[in-house]
Amino acid sequence: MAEGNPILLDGYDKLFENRVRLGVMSVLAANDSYDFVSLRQMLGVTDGNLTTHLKALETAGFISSIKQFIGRKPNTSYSITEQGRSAFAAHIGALSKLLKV
Amino acid sequence: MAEGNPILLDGYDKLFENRVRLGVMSVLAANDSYDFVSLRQMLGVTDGNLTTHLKALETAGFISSIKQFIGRKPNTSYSITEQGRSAFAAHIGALSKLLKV
DNA sequence: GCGTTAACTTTGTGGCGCAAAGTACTTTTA
DNA sequence: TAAAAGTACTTTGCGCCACAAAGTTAACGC
Repeated sequence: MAEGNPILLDGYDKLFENRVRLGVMSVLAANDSYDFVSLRQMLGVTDGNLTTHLKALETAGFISSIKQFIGRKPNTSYSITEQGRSAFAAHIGALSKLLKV
Repeated sequence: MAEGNPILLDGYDKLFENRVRLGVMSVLAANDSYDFVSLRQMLGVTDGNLTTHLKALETAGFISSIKQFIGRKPNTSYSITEQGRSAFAAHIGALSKLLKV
């Protein structure tokens, strides 16, 4: 019932407000690169869903992609950018602050 | 690039995938009860937005509300339910697991 | 009594998450 | 060697939902 001050969430980014995006960022923060198929199986999502989220993260400048062929197969691999790394860290910071209120 | 096993997120609940709802649950987990106006100022959201999220959480059985008058003013106060407490704890568990991959 | 503030709730809409369908290519099968 | 099936994605369409503007009810100021 007591009144409290507004919770300020400086680094919180709505773009990360999703299980798939959190998973992608988490995986890419811990690995130099990760490809589409591995991400898909890691996160247990459909192709279309994953593409959409990857595109959103890439458009925001948080990840980058490289398309190439491995043998005869197309292969797209993703990496976190510096901007992505710091934005994600800030988001997690804001999150844990929020959850500790 | 290495393949990994699917991340299983047992307690993850999409209902909590939102800053306002996380904030509400966090505040209610730490306080016996909290009223509408205090929540609104704590979270810095509009009335309509807060109402919608509170209703969603209440419909799910995660929080409960009591409407009364304090003096001449209406006052709605919210509390976390047992179900809400354990669901929220499970969600946070899944979250931190996801972020630690 | 009349506007203003307070405490909510209802309503309308834009945006977005999702999977089904589509594309382009390769591999298998018969 | 043609067709069928698989692989690696992308595009599309739809249904839901977060959001704030507007609405409601009642008290308070003047």
